[in-house]
Amino acid sequence: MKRPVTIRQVARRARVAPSTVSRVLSDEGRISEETRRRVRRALAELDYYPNSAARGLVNGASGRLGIMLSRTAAYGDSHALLPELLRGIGSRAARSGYDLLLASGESMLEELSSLDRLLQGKRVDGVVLFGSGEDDPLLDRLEESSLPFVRIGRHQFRERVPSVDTDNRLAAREAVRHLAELGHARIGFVLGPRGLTSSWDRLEGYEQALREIGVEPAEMWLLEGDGLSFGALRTLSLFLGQPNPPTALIVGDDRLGIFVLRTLVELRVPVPERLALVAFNSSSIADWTIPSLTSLDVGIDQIGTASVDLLLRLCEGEAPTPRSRIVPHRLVARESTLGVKPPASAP
Amino acid sequence: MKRPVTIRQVARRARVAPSTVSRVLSDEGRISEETRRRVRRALAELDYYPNSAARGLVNGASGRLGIMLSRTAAYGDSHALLPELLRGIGSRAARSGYDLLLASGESMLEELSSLDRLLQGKRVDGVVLFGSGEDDPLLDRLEESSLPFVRIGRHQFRERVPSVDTDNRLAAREAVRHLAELGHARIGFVLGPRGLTSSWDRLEGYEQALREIGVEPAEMWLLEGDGLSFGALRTLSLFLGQPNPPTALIVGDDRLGIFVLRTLVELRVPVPERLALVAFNSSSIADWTIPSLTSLDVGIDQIGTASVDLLLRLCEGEAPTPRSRIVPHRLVARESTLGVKPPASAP
DNA sequence: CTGAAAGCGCTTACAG
DNA sequence: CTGAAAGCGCTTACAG
Repeated sequence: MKRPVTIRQVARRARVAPSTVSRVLSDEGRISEETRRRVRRALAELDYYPNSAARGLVNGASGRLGIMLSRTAAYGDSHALLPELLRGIGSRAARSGYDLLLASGESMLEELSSLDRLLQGKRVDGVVLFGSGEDDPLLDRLEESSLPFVRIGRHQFRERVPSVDTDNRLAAREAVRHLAELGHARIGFVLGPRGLTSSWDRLEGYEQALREIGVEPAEMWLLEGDGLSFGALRTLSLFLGQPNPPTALIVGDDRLGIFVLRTLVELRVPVPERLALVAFNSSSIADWTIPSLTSLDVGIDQIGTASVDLLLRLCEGEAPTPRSRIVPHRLVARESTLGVKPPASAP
Repeated sequence: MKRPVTIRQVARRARVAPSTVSRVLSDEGRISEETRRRVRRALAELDYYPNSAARGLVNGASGRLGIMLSRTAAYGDSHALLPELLRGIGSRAARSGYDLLLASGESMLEELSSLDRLLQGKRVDGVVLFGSGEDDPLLDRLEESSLPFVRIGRHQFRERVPSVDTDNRLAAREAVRHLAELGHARIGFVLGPRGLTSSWDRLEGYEQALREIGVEPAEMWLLEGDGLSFGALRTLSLFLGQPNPPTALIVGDDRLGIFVLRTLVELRVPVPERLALVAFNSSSIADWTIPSLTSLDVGIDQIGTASVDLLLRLCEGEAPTPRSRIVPHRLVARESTLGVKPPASAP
């Protein structure tokens, strides 16, 4: 537990004043080449690292970004997307010299106090909010605070909140187009969690795309994911039992996709032969199901990096226009639409 | 962006010295009830929050814990366990008044520099290491540093590293016992990632338990998860083609379990009728497969909270014995051993 | 019981 | 180009 080296010790060894060391460190102010060299040397020899608290105190900035993980709204796929998101955010933040402070809670109350803590005492310079629902109190709290923040996922009713998102309407249209190319025309839709704007955006894109290929969306083709946990068997068999039933289904997110898949297996409905499936997010789990799920990759790591970029601009007092950012997506075609490849011949 | 309230402003309003405010805050030193009340009032009226940098500077402690996410060793199920782990850690840390700093990287090099950054400049008071392999350089770096740290998962060859883990041997024995109770005697085993001590512990427990029920482990019953990605079909059909093949298989972790399951589906081997399956970790994905996976729940949230507890004791200079902690596990029986329930009658 | 002062490690005008 | 000084917001001996 040796005491860390301070700027004074470096100064003494380099035979200069502490302020000079500081200047060398921040690389500003004129410094003679000779002095600079001496200081650099002392810095290295002593293995100096600046004390972040001291810096923060004088700068008035913490050099930290907060990420608030909302769990109460543990909607949809946020769990599966989290690891990659954190990595994207962390890596970008580090590159800009920022540390990442994590806030979360096991109940809404804990989350709120965790966020409050984050917002007070100069702990962070800005916040990324992930996994929050539309009516999440966390969002209100952030808006009241004076700290800059970015939300992952746009908010239907709060256009002014800076956000980073996929173009979910476009993504849904791509899903429809993919299915249309495979010969499907009667395409159903399962709405994702009602509390997420993305669910509605995807629905909108789906309906629009259907019309674009000359098909009128039918009410009977629409299911609700939120209600599905109970009576899924009944709901789906009614769905498939209607006259001229859909031959394909677009599902709000991967988790829901897996649930639908499970139910179809129980109903002995072959996927994709009788019903093709497209989901959203392409989280790692989409690859693990049987058959694997065709899904729209939202590029969660890019969402992470883009949100840090946006947040840092806000931290610097800029007011970027547009206030929000769109990250490109990509359809990943898998077995739930393409079919299962014949098994490699076993010996 | 209003300036935050400082202790001086509170002092002025309460008509006392800053030091008195500080004493009220920390609740130490004799303070008259009257003064205390006045200060409390001013504190509340001004909505004061202590500046964490200033505190850190004088205390010499940051009030932060670091969590290093090793990804290079993106072994096994660590992804699936991460969200719950973070929540457990975060919640416990918050309760003890600590913030959580996240370090990660997209390559080994980035991870190392991320860790270095964490260890320097008094950023954190201690570190939790998660997801590291046995030969991970991160571990060396942590051992060289003077900061206290705890590793999640014990290390076979470094008994002195404080760690928190499940009793994997015991867990494996429970898996065997579960299968034995269902009538299985010929039980195979798929070794998890070689780079994880847990894999070997589980193997050990498996072999011991087998002997306990009077069955001699056969070499032919043992498979290696690491080599399975290529030629899984061939390997598994050979495995099942041997005379008197196993009727059950214990698999190193959930991810591997899913992979094996997939392969069995392709081979048209019914699970659990012809081959029952038990996996480890009981991450959320174990619930989503078809059939769902019987798995040993390692209680990742408890591992999280226990590691914070242990770490905080280390931070306070204690040398707890034992240096490591064991967290209880629990077998969660699902369809891959119990069989699929007959589908509820559909209308 | 309370206050004035020093100091934590840094940065940044201000002189020179 | 370089140094001495003040100050960021807090805590903690030291007086009284």
